[in-house]
Amino acid sequence: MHKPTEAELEILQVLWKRGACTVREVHEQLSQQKDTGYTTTLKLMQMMHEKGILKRNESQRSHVYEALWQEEEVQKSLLARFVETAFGGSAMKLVMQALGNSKTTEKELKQIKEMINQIEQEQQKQKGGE
Amino acid sequence: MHKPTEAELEILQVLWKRGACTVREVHEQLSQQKDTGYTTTLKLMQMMHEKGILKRNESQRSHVYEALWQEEEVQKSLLARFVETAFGGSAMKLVMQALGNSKTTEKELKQIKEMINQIEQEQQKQKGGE
DNA sequence: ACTAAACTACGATATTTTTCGTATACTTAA
DNA sequence: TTAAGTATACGAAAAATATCGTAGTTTAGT
Repeated sequence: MHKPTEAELEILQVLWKRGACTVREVHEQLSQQKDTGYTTTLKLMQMMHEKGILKRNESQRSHVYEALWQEEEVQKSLLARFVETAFGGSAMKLVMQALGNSKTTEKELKQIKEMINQIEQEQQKQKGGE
Repeated sequence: MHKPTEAELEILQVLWKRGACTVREVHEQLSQQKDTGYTTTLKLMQMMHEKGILKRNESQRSHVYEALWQEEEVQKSLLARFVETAFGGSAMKLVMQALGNSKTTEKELKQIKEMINQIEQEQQKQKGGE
């Protein structure tokens, strides 16, 4: 899979959140966050379609676009790259920073702890099996 | 602070890791990871100097460069942006994915748990004080 | 039927980022 | 003192991204 550009990622975000959309709908969203022209969004989405990032339904006059690249997959791939380039490969450092800088709720912290416990259990099992 | 480009970030990584370096030294490192010419690295570092990302000592014929932008600060700012663009603002999601995808050692997991405990304590205190 | 509004297609331009060739100067060793 | 090696400076090209104007179509309202 290829890395989406920043502009492409913004569009993907909208489509992930709202599901299939027309260019108009996506543009409506984007123009709330940044100053951009309709045809710019259009062109971007057309290019993304060409590249196979989006599929489109042309049965209506206003074509309807949908993300072909799935949210979690893209995130996973971007994250791997990001850990590498920004954190010199240390996922640990990244996690610590993320926890430190963001206001995470108690519930969320609990969830994370639970996840860690699970991972630890997996690792124990692994150990036993060796 | 401005966002460093990918190429700039690669150079910063080297300087963060090894401290002050000549262009030659940085290039030596980079050329191990990717195919690139010496003058490319030189030009990048000159531009970074102009931009105020690096400082340089010209007392030697081979100028010695050092990062002015500090590792943690840059990471913090990149991370904030990344959470926004790639994870729709959810640091929690990012942390979970990072933990899930990376092989973190037991010790590291413990450290993370400790950090979470600390954060929880802070939150408790906060609560009491209100 | 006519006009205004809304779409797509597409070429062209602008901007940003990366890459590199060449000129020139300094250093060292033979 | 000359040649080879290693530096910097710098302009310019290449590549990657992003932006937009314009033309031509379709749709909907009057």
